[in-house]
Amino acid sequence: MASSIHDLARHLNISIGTVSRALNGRADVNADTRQRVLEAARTLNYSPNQSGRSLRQGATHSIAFMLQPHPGDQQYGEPFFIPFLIGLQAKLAESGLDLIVVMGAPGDYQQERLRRVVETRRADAVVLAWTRREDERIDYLTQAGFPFATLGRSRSGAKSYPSLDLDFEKAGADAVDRLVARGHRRIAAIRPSLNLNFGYLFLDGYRKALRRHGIEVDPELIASGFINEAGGYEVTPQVMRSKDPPTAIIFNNDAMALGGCKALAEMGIRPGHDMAVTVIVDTPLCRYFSPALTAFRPALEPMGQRLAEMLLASIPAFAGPEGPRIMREVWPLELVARDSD
Amino acid sequence: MASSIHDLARHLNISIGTVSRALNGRADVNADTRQRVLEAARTLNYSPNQSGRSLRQGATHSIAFMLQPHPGDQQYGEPFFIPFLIGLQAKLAESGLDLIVVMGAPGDYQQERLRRVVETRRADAVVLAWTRREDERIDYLTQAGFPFATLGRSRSGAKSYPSLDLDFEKAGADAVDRLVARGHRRIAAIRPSLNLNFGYLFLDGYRKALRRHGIEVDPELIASGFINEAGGYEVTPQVMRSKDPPTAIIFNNDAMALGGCKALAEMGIRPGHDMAVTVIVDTPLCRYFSPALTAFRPALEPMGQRLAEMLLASIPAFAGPEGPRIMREVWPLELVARDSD
DNA sequence: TGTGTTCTCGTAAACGTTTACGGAAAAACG
DNA sequence: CGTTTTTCCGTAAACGTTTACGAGAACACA
Repeated sequence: MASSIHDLARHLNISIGTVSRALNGRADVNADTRQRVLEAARTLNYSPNQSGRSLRQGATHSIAFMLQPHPGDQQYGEPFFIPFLIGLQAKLAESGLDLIVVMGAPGDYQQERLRRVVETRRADAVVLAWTRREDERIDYLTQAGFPFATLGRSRSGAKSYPSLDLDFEKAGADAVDRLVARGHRRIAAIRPSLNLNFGYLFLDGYRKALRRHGIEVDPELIASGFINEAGGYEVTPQVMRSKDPPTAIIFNNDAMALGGCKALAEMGIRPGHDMAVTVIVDTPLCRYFSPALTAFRPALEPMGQRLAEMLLASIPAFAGPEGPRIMREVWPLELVARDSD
Repeated sequence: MASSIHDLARHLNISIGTVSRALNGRADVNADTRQRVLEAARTLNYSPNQSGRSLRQGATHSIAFMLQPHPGDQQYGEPFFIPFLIGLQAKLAESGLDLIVVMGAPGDYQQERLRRVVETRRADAVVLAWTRREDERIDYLTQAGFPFATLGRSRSGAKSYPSLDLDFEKAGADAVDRLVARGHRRIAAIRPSLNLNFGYLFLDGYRKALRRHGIEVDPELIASGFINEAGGYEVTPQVMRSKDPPTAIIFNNDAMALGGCKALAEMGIRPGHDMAVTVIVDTPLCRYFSPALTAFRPALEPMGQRLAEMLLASIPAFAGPEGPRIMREVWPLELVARDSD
C-alpha cells in the first residue's frame, strides 16, 4: 500500500538518491529521468513519509496552536478562535504545514503541555493566544530558543517574536467617546481578572478617554471578575453599588457581558433603556442576545492568515530571500452598533 | 539543548540499546541501571524525539480530526465542536496521543486533505464529523484500511468502524410528542439539505411520531435548506405558504432556526406566541436568543471522551488485552425547555 | 589526443529511535 | 566442579528520508 522511495527506485531501476533529488526538484538530475520519476510517483501512488522527512531534516512541518479553554466553560468553549484557526490553518497549509491543536485542561496554564511539544519536537513552532501581561510561556519559549508567535501582546520576551493583537486601547477609548457623545458621564468598565493583557490595554484606553473628556476616573466604576458568564454576573452588582451608579457599562468580554445583563435584569435594569451596554469583543452571542449588544468586532479569519504569514516570515527556514523578519501588528476593532446602548 | 538517547548512553557509559530499554520499561534491564538511566534522563532533560519514534515504530502518535467549516460561516465557525474537541483531546492525551486538527476550506469535501493525511502517514487514525448518508470519506478510509471513527452514522462503510452519534430520531419524535401534547397538529420540519445523515434521522423520527399520533405527514410542511442562517431564512417562508400553515416548526439546526425566526419576525409572527419553535441541537445561541429557544442538548465533551475511547479500542495497537472491538453508540439528547414553544 | 568542464547519477552516511539476536557473566542446580 | 538456566547488556539492523561526496561519461577546447 504505502510505497516508499525505494519502491520507486526499484521500479525505475535507478538509485534512491536520484529519486529523491528528482522529487525535490534539485538541479542535478536529467530532465528525462525526472519526468519518469514523477510519473512513477503518480502511478505508484507515492507520497513521502513525514516521519522520515522530519527525522532527516529536523523539522516536523507542523505548527502547534495552544488552545486554552476557559475555566468555567462547562458546556461550550471558545467560538472566538474557530475563524482565527481557519485563517491560520489555511495559510499554513499553503506552505505544506499542518496545524496541531494542543489543549490544556481548563484552568491549567499549559506550561506542561507546551514543554512537551517543545521537548519532543512535535512542532516547528507554536502559536500562543490569551497572552498575559507577564507570560511565563513566552519566557520559556524565548529562553528555549523555540520559534513562536502570539495572538496578543505581552510584556514578556523583549519583543523578539511576531505578534498580532487587537487595538483594545482604541476600542476602549472609542467606546467611551461614543457613550460620552450620547450624554453619559458615569461609565463603568468591567474586565477580566487574571492578568490577561488585553484587559489592561482596554482599561488604559478607557481611562485616557475619560480624562480627555474631563471626566474623573472613578475606581468604584472599575471592576474585574472571572472571564466567563458567572464572573460578569458576580461583579456587575459591585459597580452598581456606587454612591453615584453608572448609566453605562463597557464589558471587555462577551460572556461577562451576558452575565452582567443577567444581573442587571434581576435588578430591574434594562440594557438599552435604563443602561447603555457596550461589549469590546463581538461574538455571535452579542448579535442574537436581546437586546442585541453593541460591540466591537475583530476580523478573525484575516488575522489568522496574517499571523501565519508573520510567523513564517520570522523563521529563517521559511522566510523568503530577504531573510527573517520580526513583525508586530495591531489591528483595529470595528464598531457594530446595535440596540444595547 | 536537545539531548538524545546517545547523550544519555555516553553520559552513563552504557549502550543506547540499554538506555532505550530502560526508558521503555522493558524487563531485561537491571533495576539499578534503570534507576540511573531515569535519573540521567531527568538531569539531562531528555525527551524522546517523536520523529525518530514514529519512523521506527511506524506510528505517529497523533490522531487527526477533520474539521469542516460550513459554507457561509463568514464570521464565526462551528462552536459546536469545541467542547467535543476538548473531550477528545483530553482522552487522547492520556494515551500520549496528540490531536491534529485538519480543516478544509469551507465547502470543499475534504477528500483532498484526507488523502494527504492518510498517504503521508501524518496520523495513526482520523476522526470524521458531519457524516453524510453516503460518505465518500468513509469509503475511502475503509478501502485504504486506515483506522478511523466517526461522530455521526452513515450508510457507508459496512459498519466496520466505531461511531458515536446522537439520537436524532428520538429527538425528532420527542419534539413532535411535546408539541402534540401542547395541542399542535400542524407541525413543520426544517432540515439541512446536502445529505447530512442526521437530517434523515431527524425526519424519520418526526414522521414516525406524527403517524403514531394519527397525524398525516404533509410534504408541504417539510423543507430543507442550506445549513446556515441564510438557509433557514430562505426556506421557512416555504412551509408558511401552505394552505394550512403550521402552528409549530422544528428546526434541525440552530443557525437555521435563527434565520427562520428572522423570516417569521418579518411576517409578524412571534416565536413563543404565534408559533412554537423547537431546535434539535442546542447551542449557546439558542439560550441567549430572544425568545430563548427550546432545544435538545447534547453532552458534547463526554462524547468527545467516549469517541476517543472507542477509537483507541478499535485499534489493535492501543486496544487492551481483550483485543480490538468495534463499538457503535447512540447518545440521547436532553430537552431544555425555554420560551419559544 | 590530452585536459578541463559540465551533467548526471550512485554510494553511503546520517537523523533518533526500537528491537531481534546473541553472548558474557552470574546464578542455580546436579 | 560441570552443566544449565537466568540475568543483563552490547551489537547492529531497520524505519524512510535527504544530501555530501565522488566518479563516470559526455563534451568542449586547445
